Amino acid sequence: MRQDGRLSRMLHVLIHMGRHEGAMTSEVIAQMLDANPVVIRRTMAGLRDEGYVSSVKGHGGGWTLARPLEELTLLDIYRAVGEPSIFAVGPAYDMPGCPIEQAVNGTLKEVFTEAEELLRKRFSGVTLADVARAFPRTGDQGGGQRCAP
Amino acid sequence: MRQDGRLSRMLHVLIHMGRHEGAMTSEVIAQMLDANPVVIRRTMAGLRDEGYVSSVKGHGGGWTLARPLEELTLLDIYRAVGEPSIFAVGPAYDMPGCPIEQAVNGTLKEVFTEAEELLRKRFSGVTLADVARAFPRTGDQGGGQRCAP
DNA sequence: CATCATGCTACTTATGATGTTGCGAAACTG
DNA sequence: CAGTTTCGCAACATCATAAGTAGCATGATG
Repeated sequence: MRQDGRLSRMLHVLIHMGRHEGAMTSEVIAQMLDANPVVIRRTMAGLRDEGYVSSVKGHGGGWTLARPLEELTLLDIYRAVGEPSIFAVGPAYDMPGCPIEQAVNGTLKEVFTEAEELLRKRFSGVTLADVARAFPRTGDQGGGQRCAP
Repeated sequence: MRQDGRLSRMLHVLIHMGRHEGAMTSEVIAQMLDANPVVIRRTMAGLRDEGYVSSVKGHGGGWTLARPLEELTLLDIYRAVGEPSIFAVGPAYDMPGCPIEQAVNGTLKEVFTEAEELLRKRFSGVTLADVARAFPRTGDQGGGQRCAP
């Protein structure tokens, strides 16, 4: 199944913003992610609604962090990008009548709920500043194809 | 994001087969699940390849369990239906060059790996017989819309 | 041989993330 | 004020995948 890349993208962007003076335009961000400016705006809109970033129109405008990376957790961002269902497998429909199906879905739900709670706990314990510190120790300043910090 | 219902469906079917005398045809199974016979065959083929069920062509043929429910775990079935990626979120692409992206993906991967290990452990500890015993205590024999056991 | 059922291939449909285009609104520049 | 920049938004197009559909071949039963 195809995966939702919005969480990963937004984390990436936000950390770049944390090390960036001034606003970043959707255009610049899109080039960094090899993505589309409109898609960036679309996703960033969710973060703005939650108060994590702010946007400014017009010349010199763009996106800026509304709070430091230390005060943003993975859980915050996960929720802001729409809190997509974490799991790619699950019941196809919701418990019509068959008791066997109810038992199956109940069992699956138990297991997935436990895993989701674990994920949320981990997500809530990691700030973007933590991630930013977790750089691989390659020494270089990020001279990759794109994305020069 | 749309979820993969194959695991849930197959668990449902297998437990029915465990309480059923003789073979079940794809047609009957499809009616039970309100699904399509061809889709059933498609998914059951994976289970057959793993030796969990067997199929017989022709008159009186159909699908039968190749081993008792006690010897089938959720993990077995999960793998047999193609072992789809459990998670609906994840990195959209694989670590091109930017160290920040690598840090993000590395962190996410850690968390997801831990959750996946938990899921696999739980899956491996539950047999289909366990699920079959977990019937809701409604007392009725399953007189739902479809799926009379 | 007729019927039933799986096996398989190719095609269509449905859904959701993503990409694209166009136009409007706001803010800065000269 | 005119022009440029940049977000905001809506209406599409694209793409991948699960699911549905149709047709024909194969094998088993009677």
